[in-house]
Amino acid sequence: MKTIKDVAKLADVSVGTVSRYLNGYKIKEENRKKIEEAIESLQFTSNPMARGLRTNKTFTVGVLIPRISDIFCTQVIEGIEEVLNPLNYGIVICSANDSLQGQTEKLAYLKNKCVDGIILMPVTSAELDVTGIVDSGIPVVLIDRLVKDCELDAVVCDNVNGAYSAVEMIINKGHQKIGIIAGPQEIYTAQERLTGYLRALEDYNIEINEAYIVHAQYNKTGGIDAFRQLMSLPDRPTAIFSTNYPTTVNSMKVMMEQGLRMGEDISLCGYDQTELFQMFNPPVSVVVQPSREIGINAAEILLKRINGDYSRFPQIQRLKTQLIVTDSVKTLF
Amino acid sequence: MKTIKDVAKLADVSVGTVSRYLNGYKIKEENRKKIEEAIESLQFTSNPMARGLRTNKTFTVGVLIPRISDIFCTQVIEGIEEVLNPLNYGIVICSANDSLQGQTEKLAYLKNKCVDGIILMPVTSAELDVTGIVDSGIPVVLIDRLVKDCELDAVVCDNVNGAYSAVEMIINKGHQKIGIIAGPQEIYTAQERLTGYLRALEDYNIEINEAYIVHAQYNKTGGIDAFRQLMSLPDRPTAIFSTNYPTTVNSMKVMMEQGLRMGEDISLCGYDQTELFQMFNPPVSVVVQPSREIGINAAEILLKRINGDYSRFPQIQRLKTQLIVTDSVKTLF
DNA sequence: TATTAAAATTGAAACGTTTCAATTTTTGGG
DNA sequence: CCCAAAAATTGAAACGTTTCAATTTTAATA
Repeated sequence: MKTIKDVAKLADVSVGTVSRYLNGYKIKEENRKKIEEAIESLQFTSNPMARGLRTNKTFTVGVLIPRISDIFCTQVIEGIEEVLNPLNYGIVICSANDSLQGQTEKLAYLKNKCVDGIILMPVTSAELDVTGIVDSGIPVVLIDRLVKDCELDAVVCDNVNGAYSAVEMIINKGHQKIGIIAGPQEIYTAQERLTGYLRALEDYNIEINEAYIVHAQYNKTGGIDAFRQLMSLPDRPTAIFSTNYPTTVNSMKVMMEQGLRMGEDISLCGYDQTELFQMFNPPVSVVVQPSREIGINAAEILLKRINGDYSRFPQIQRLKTQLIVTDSVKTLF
Repeated sequence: MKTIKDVAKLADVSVGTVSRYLNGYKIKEENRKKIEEAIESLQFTSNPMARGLRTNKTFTVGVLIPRISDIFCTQVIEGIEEVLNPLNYGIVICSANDSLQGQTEKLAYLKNKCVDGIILMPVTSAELDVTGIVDSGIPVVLIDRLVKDCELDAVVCDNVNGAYSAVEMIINKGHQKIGIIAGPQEIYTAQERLTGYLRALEDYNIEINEAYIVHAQYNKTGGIDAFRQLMSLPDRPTAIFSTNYPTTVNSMKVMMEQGLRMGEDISLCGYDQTELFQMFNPPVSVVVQPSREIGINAAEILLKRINGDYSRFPQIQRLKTQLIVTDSVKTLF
């Protein structure tokens, strides 16, 4: 590997000048030319480790998500990439594997790796210790979920109104008995979506039936159990609002197994992942999150912090969701 | 940030000894204790850049895939993570954004970043220049696709037999007129799957009808157009084998639009992504690829190369696919 | 106890940059 | 053409490790 010294020698200038050139400072035209020629002929590329050692910058950001194969997460990552790659930042991906312990470990790992910043989608809203990281000057931006007692920049969706609009739509189609598959109580987005549900019912003067509110793990079995539970109610709901992707998909699975026709025997509105849900017959009504934008905005805030701009801290962005309305929710009049 | 010098001073030994300790060499029990105490009380963690500068190792591998939001890719990444993370390797993700140019750029980027190795899923099988990378000693392992005239370690699926088993199953259910949505001719996996199709027809003495073979881009519009084309044939096929995920999903979309019932009016067998396809009614027959295993095996080979073991180069692994048979392919007797 | 071999430690050089005080070159006004 | 000011360049120190030849300590043997 060629070094800056080789370039300096060949171009007949000092290493300092080469360094100045590389970092975009003004140098004499004549020298610029010589250096560029030397770099070209030596195929020189600067060594990021040596540079990092001096500058304490790795040009790397860590992205820590609950699970890599989650489509929502990868769409967010695409957004992050879109912003960071043109600036030559690398993205180190870490998965917490849906566990708080995993998250803690990976955070420590990223800190030790000297990333310039971290974008974090927390596994739980209940608990997060980033003091060690924040103290050492590494900025952290939260996505999708806020965490209790944690003052950090964040980009989340307006889950309350996302859920509200879905439930409102269901009500407007004539439903009164609306079940909700709500997520775990310690997850921020789940809380918000439940709030939206409750608020909509309240605004439309529909009495709240506790039996229609089922808390489920945001995963496969959670969805299956919750849907079954709602279906086995003596006075069962006519419509169900399922508040994330796995619970929605698995509700449909049960629906199919029980021979229930979506939009006929039972109405369903889901969350996330529009493209896929539109393949079904009828397509599934869903609340769509702007996942890519979340990534873009988070990356932009992070960059700002990395560059030392701590204005308006903590900056919390709430992005609007979009509602896709289909015949999966039956019109009752 | 504390350095090895601080530790040395506090533990009253030399920096060399601390370094030896950190790298797992034997040191006197007494010193070990003092060093461990010092590290603990100073909260010392070693600086990866300084280390990297000396050792020329970043403990980072690059993963370059066509597109991040592709589920197949992310499952592969999960496998890679499973192997690499326990060894403290970081994973830098790059997306080629489905373009050869993007791939070339990202390869250069990864080389410049001094990654210890690269796992690459090529965007095309036609062309790949990694000489610069290989020459500089960075091992590269290909996944999913081989590239013409490219001697590299690789982990791929046995696409020929994967496709063969699917077509064989379709034949065994009594179909004779079997269409295939084949991928672009320059993609390795597409070629192989077409080979499997042809071989199965041959083995069962079914004449090959060129009109039943449609080459399509492996994306949304490709799938839509191809399916339409097959459906508009005067003597249209009774079953269609769609050879990747997007073409399968979009064939279903057209099917739905045209009011065709899968497994009744037209039979379909797809590729990839079982979980989702099992949600439909009927579930979709598919060839399933062991995506996670691909990642695991690729990471293991890469590690071997990183550690200087170049035995059995180039090592090409072919993993077996699995066939899921459902009523989406009608039994004709 | 003396001697030697083996084991452990030491301290400085090296890795390839950036940075900065000191120096040289260039520029422009008189 | 000279001089001062401005601009550009220089060269060495510093970043925090690893590595290795030289040295010291320990263990083993007679």
